[in-house]
Amino acid sequence: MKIVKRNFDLKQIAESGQAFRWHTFKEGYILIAHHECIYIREEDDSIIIDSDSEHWLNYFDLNRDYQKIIDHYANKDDYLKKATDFGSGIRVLRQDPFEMIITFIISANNNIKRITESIKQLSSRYGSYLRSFDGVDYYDFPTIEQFKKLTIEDFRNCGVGYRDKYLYELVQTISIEDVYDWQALDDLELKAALLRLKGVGEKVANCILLFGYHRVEGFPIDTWIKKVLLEAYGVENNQQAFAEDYFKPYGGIAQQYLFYYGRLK
DNA sequence: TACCAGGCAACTT
DNA sequence: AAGTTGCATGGT
Repeated sequence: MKIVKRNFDLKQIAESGQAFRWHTFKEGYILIAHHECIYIREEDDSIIIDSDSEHWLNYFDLNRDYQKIIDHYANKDDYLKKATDFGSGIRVLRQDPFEMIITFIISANNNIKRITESIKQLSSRYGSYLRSFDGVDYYDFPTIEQFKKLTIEDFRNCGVGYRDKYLYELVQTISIEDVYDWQALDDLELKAALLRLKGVGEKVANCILLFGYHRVEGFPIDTWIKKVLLEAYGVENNQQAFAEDYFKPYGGIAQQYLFYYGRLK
């Protein structure tokens, strides 16, 4: 499958901190999503995906006009202008809600490298084998049924630290139907449901809302974004309230530009 | 050696 | 309701 590039840059997406299952490979990336493992690369002005599954179009959020969003923010202030220019190829991926819940519980007070390693461990030990590239095996993210067989120690041995008990309790107490049924809830109800989970607070809930349910109104504030709000906007107190108002109506997407620019510029 | 990383739960005031 | 503290672990 071949897709013409429009606000679509693999490197930017890979480094924007939303996908933890992308691996650099040859001139492109191997990535795992929707129970499929594929090789993807750029060629001239196109993206080449070695799969014909239509769900990749949805995964990359190709129906959304990102240039329109960039234009909206680029006109707002100078910092946003630079950030949207720097990350103009970012897209907010439509990832699996269950995977995002697990992933962002692990992310709390953690760093991206170790989050990635933990998820790799969980998948290779407990997920289903998908395929191999150059002799390296790749595994699916475990299903909730596969997770239910783990002990707290099993989680701990994948490097998730003290979050082991949150993950154990999560997979023992929810059903996958819950996770998908929540898609029918409005933003506030969905956020409330997420906040009831142990290990999920304001920031993690906003990440799950954005990356797992594609609710773009929320604005996740982490340590990087805190610095951006302070240094670029002079806002130190009530950052959440400021950001949710100032960066609407696509706060989550604006946040991705700010995160990517603030972290890598 | 302290401090930090896509913060949170539990506890205190 | 608001503020404080401990937390697994690897990197710097």
